[in-house]
Amino acid sequence: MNKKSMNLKEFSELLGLSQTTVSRALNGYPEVRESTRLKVLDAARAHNYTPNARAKRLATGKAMTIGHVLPVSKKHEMVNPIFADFIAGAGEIYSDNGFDLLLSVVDDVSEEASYRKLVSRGAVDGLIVHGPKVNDSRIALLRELGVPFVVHGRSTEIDTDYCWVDVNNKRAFQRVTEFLLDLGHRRIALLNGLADMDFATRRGAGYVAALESRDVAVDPALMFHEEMTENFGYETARRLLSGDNAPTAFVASSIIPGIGIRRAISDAGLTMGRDVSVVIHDDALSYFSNDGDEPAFTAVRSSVRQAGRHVAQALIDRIATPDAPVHQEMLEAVLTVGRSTGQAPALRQVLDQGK
Amino acid sequence: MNKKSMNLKEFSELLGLSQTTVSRALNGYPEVRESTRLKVLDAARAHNYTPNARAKRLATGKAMTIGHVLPVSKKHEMVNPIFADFIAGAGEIYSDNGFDLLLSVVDDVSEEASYRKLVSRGAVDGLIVHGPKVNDSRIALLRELGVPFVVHGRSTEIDTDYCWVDVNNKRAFQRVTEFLLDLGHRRIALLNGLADMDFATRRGAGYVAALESRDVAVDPALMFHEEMTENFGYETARRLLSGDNAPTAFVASSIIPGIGIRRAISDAGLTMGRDVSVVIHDDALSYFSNDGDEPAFTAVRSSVRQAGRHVAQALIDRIATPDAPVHQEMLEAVLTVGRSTGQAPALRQVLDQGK
DNA sequence: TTGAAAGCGCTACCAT
DNA sequence: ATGGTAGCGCTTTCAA
Repeated sequence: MNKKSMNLKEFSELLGLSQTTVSRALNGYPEVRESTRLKVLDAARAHNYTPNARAKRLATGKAMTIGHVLPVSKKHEMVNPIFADFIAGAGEIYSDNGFDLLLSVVDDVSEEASYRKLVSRGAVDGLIVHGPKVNDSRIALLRELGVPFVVHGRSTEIDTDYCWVDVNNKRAFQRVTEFLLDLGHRRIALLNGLADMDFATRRGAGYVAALESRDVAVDPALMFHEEMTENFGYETARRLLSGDNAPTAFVASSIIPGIGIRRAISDAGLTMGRDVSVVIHDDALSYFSNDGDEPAFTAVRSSVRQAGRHVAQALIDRIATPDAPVHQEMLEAVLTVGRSTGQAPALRQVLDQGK
Repeated sequence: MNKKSMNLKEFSELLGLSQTTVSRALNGYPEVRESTRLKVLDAARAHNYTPNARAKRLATGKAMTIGHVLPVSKKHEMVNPIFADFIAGAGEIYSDNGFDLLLSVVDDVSEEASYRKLVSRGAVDGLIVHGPKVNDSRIALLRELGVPFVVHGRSTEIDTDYCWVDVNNKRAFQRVTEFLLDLGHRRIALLNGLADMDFATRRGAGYVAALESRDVAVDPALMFHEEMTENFGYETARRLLSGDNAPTAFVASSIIPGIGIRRAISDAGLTMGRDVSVVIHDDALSYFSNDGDEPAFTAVRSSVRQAGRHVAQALIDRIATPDAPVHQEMLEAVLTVGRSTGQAPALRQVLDQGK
């Protein structure tokens, strides 16, 4: 049953050609007569011959593989859903360029060791860095290892040059906050990611900038930096809503605490979009959870997928041309807003103009 | 900068041992003196020597890699969030067993070709089949290719033996529907996945079984089989809620249409958990969206991750022992219910007993 | 335009 | 318990 596939030696003998010529024909070298190439290509299809990837990788010294490291915590059984979309976008680009995608799932404590091993084993030609911290040690590590890499996001306190692709988190959060201020909100809670995460810092800066520009006092009691779990959203919102001087609006850094916030609002007998405004932001996107015009959740994720494409392309380019100028790209944050507020079109307009 | 790592030849010369002995020591062969092994292991650590994976794979004829194919549609920019958790769970097991995870992202039309190529290139030792249809052609294909594989889910109309790991979708949906019936609901809408998906068929069967066992007529106008998009949930719920004889409860097959349903309910000026009950089911789990007792969303995903572990382990076992008896495992569906209905504890009890 | 043959870095068989 | 060496299946000089 297990039909052992044929190898180059057998295949070339079958054609009455040398392995060299067949290899050349298959790999698009120019010095092969066109008629020969066609013959080889046809025969390959007919006999279902595919060069063995393992041999190819050894011979060329390239893995033709990009590594993504996904650190998971034993404690929090939770993966950011954003990850799936990002990977999907990146994977599209890899497929188009003949690269494989190696996904390494590791305990978050052994992340650095994982990068090290991936490189020294020669399993990958390049790596993607996910979720950079404000000062991320992985950047120095990968530089030291001499492996091409691209960061999805940035690491603000690192001052060496490195490739990154990021969205304008600060501006996105500034706009969202301004929008809520325009609606008349004065007490706006911010449920942000951990303070050492770069994206969280930038988002927080946008939130603060918006408040300050309108002379609204920044209340530290409304700003939270925690791991983005559902419970974080639920407990925080519940506490705030049942206390004095409750906020009238929430901005959440991810859909996961956002779900918790929704529960808390519902539990409090309040109605979202009427009694309380909620904006949930996920990489590259903000939206109102009760949007009526378009599928907000879908839009979020589609946008993340696009980011994945950009990052992957940047890395492939870097692998092909190691000495190319450092790639640093800023993606515009896409914002989708709902009509339930009655003012969404205005924001949309503002954003389009802001483009 | 790019320190080209040393190879076995150099490393063994450095030690004054043969490549053979070093290789044996590194790979745990018994015929090496323990003192020699320690010496080798220490030196490897000291000189940072890691055997080249590309050479190893060629020499052993094994890829030590498991393939997951993720078909994405160009039309629907959406990946089921479940996928990330499943992958995370599987990846844990792979890491523990020295396997790499190769994720192949392909356009959904070229899915079969992707499996074919992965195998004939020799890039993987085994494959996971995601999202099986009622009669899935991939099972015959992989059998023909002679590659070990495990299906996450089942393919009901296939009667040959193959490995699968599935949750009890029928029972889960039957229970959920019974629960809503117990609450007094008589018009319960079911927003299910596409009719050719195996999980959707089983879930539909559970829903129908519950209604029939209580002598509640099954209304075809309340059953929907579509792709699980946010818009599907939104438009369907909106239409139903604004029409005559609107349902008082919804059961959704995935969180994605579930988000749409929530929007529609909110838009209609209704409150979830009070005016309308909603149960959203995702692989292996059901929950009420306004659960107050525990983080439902997190529980869903944690459960999916567990499924990923089971599937991965089954495949690894199969690769190690191809002639082992066919692995077929049924995971119990975990159900989480919220207190907002006031009757959740009763259901929880029922479920616990049902175990 | 084609071919012969030397690697790529490791494993595993056969000796010792 | 250790070593020599022939592959694994391909790419890539170097020759013709």
